[in-house]
Amino acid sequence: MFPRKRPSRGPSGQSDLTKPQNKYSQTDFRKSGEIMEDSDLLKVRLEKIAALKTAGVDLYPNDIKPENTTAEIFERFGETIAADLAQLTDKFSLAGRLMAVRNFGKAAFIKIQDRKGLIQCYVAKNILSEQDFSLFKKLDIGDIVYVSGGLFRTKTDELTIEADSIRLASKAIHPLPEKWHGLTDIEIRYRQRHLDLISNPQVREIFHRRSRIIKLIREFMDSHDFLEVETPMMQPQAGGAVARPFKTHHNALGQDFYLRIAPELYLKRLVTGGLERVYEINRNFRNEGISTFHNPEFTMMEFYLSYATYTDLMSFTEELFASIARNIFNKLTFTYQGQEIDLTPPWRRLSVKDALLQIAGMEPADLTDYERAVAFAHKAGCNIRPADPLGKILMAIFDEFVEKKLIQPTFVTDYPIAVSPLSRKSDSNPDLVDRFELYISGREIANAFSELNDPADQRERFVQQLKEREAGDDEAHEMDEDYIRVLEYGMPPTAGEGIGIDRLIMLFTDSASIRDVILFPLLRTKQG
RNA sequence: GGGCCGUUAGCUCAGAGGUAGAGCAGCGGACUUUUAAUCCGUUGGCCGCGGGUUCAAUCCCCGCACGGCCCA
Repeated sequence: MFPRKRPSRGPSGQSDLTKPQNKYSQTDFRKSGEIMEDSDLLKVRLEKIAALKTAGVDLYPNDIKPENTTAEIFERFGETIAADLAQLTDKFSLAGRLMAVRNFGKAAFIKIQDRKGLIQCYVAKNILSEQDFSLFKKLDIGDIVYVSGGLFRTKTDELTIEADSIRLASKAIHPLPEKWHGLTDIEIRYRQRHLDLISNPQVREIFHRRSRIIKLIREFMDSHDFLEVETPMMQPQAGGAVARPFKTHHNALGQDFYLRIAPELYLKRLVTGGLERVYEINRNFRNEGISTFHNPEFTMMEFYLSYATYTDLMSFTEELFASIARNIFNKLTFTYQGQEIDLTPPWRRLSVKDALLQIAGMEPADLTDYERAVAFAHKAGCNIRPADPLGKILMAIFDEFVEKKLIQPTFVTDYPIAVSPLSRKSDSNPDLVDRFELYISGREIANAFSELNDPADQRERFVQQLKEREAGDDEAHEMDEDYIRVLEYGMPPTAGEGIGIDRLIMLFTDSASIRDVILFPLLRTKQG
């Protein structure tokens, strides 16, 4: 829209000036500094603005001080009957976006939307000053306005402000989306989130709830004596998870860095440093595809609890989720995308082995015989590499068959060591680790394990990862000597967990796409 | 990365190989208790972009861009 494209060139390569100029071409060359726009709607607005300026109206004043909000007014007077309101002499003032105008010539009903909601105001010629009323007549839907006045109830019993003054607080140049259908074009909603927030109240509600849930999580962690910390997003080596990183460059240092794929290794340094209970709620970046469940930058909470095991974290997690559900829904059941989810503890616990036998339909021999497992995976169309170890093959089958079946909250346990380079080896079976992943509604939402704090074992795991990297797995973990050295100072026995915050918010807001719970999801930049 | 679908007025959507339609918004007019206010009149379109087929393409074909869903 801004500014208009030059006329296209003909095959001769010359600017095609012989054809009749289109009727907009004059507007292409308006002097710089003015808004260049083709639409007649815009032209009308710009003319109105000129008229307001001539009339001495400040389009962008800096002294607007509303003393009330819509929510406050409804809280105090939402139940007050008309007769009692008539006795009330209190005055109120608020500011917000002009969302609707129902005009009767010498009076009008308008709707003003502030951060809390929407309220009706009555604007009448015999109440307002002449100056204010003529200003009102020039306002557009979409302008930010300030009104003050008392309260009354209309014939239809709607709580309404009777405006005794009205001011322009900020002028809108562009028209708003349609009042009834709102804005539904998904691309515009994500790219111009301000319009989405203005015209779709349920979108505001989602982000209010998101903020509330994150506050609840912080309160929960703080009440368990955790320390909230922030660790580097720019890391010389991207560790702590199995994923491809984004790369960036620091000019002054002349060095490449990676955007973190997880805060894990840094948080465990803090645990080694004696902080014992730490958590971080922040962004991670993974250079992978985009889908309804994946945004390249996403929010995760990671926390580490010393002198605890992964089984301790199961009940901890149950408690955390239950406390959120109680706060949001007042109960432990809710509907997600048409499915009833029940968070009542204790949740199902299912080993990977049992899941593969019971849900994927594998035979016991398939779980231990490499060739049989590979054959099963191929038959199922799983995406595996020739050099993949047995553990990886099994998890590929798990992803294919089991994940989507785990609707009610389920702790999947006993993960193969091959896919868990940072987890403590199980005391009962050296091929497995002390780890769980939490699945709800068919999706991984948390991942936890007893942390590997034996530096020698950690070194072996990294060496194994390097082999897989050489075999073509570019997501395999890199050797991190620095981190091993940290462990050599002695890290207390600790359990750690990561919870995907965006996915958790999806659950608690019944959102189908992760982009509906992220204000500005990553989109390809539009060309031209 | 692959498959399918979408892109028409500021917004929400119809449409059809032959001069582009509605509702809302806008503009002009009437109207002092409306609730998507109503009534009369009216402006507004490179039909995503680039090729091709055709007497004629917004429509059919090919490519591209962006988005959505599914798959990897």
